Amino acid sequence: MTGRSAAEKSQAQRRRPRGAVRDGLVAAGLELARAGGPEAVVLREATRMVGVVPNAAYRHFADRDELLAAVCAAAMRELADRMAAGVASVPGAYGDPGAARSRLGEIGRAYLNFAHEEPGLFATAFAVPQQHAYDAQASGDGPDRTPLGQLRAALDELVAAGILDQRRRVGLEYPIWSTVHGLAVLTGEGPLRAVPEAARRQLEERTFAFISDSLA
Amino acid sequence: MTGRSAAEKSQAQRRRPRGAVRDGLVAAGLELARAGGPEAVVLREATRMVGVVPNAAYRHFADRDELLAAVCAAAMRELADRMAAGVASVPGAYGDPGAARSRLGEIGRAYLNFAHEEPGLFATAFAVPQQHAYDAQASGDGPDRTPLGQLRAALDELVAAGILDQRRRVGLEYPIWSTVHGLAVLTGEGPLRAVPEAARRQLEERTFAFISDSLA
DNA sequence: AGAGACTTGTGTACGCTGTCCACTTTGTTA
DNA sequence: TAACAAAGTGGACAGCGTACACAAGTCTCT
Repeated sequence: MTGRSAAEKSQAQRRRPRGAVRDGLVAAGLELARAGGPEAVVLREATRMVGVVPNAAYRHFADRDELLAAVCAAAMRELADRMAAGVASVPGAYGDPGAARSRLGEIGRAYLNFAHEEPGLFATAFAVPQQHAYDAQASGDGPDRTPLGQLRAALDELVAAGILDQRRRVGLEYPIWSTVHGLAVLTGEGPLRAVPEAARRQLEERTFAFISDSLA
Repeated sequence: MTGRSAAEKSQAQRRRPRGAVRDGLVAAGLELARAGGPEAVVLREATRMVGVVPNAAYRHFADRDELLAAVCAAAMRELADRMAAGVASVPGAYGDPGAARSRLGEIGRAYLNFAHEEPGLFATAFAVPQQHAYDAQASGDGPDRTPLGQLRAALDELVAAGILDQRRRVGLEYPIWSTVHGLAVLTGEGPLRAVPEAARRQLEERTFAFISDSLA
């Protein structure tokens, strides 16, 4: 009986569409990362979720680290999407001082909220393995949607709004990114992870005030 | 031959002094962490270095995470020692404005130098597993030698020196810690890990300037 | 001094992981 | 239609954390 019935084929044995296994592995890895951070994205478990044998993964990724790198990129994209949504939620024309301030604030808030609401994904987004380094995905066309690119745009708007002096602008994205990222890490998996919700909120407010003080 | 000769006893089979195995495991774990970060502190390898069988570790630690927690504490202590050494290297009486500024700077520099020179230990110091949380080791007697405690002392001195207004002092340690820690993480294992040495130095200087701007 | 209890290290074993190799199936293309 | 590359399968191996049973040394109490 070499021939299979159509029903048999379509049930379980049928060929999946092009790239479906790869995408499924990344999606499965993303779920694992959401629940348990980068350490939890385990190759065999991902293949189990997709419904293939462990070795099938090696047709799409050189090794576990390459799968992890893809999951990291997806997590980073989710962070970028959240930041973009936060910025887009602020009304007001480009260059309006109040709107510009709000947009910068939304960027920071989206960052910290993501770190708190999705600690596993946040940790994973920054856990890119040594090899398979960042592609930086700045494809050149269109605005830069990466977290850093969005922060730069917000700071540029602060300059356009007359809030931030041009001389202070140069390189300012890095200290600000550092401040917000550091707070996210320290209060997330770090030594400040145990501080209660209310105190954490206050820490965030004080940190935003700290950044504002450096702008003026 | 039930009795052993003295030579036989002293050679390899002899009982190790009280706590030697435990200390050896932590020391071995510290070396592993130095070379490869928290993931590299592997229980079986540590026992191999000490010269005991894997299960011997379970007489001293409940599981691998408890060993890792001990290694993390040791790494954190090394960071604290470096910071203390940096502060102690600055001459000048307590409350002298220039000295106070320098001491704060040394704290930040020691932090960033440690992160750069010992990336494995730095990552490990902040990779305390979920269980076995921080004891915070602030034993009450004597000055607080923890990184946070030393930062607090430096900020208090800035107030005493008249550089920092008392009203701005409250809670200021957290944004500053966040800024320095964030830079260390981003330029260490993070997305900015590839920036060349010179650019990284510049980033550090700009970050210190950013912090100074917030003080005044 | 001797008996029991406690401590500490050993040996064996299990399941899980990442990964290598050889094999089969399938869709495409010359 | 025959050859080929891509994709999934099956089996195997070493390394890991860890559980259980056992042995040898050490301490304590009568």
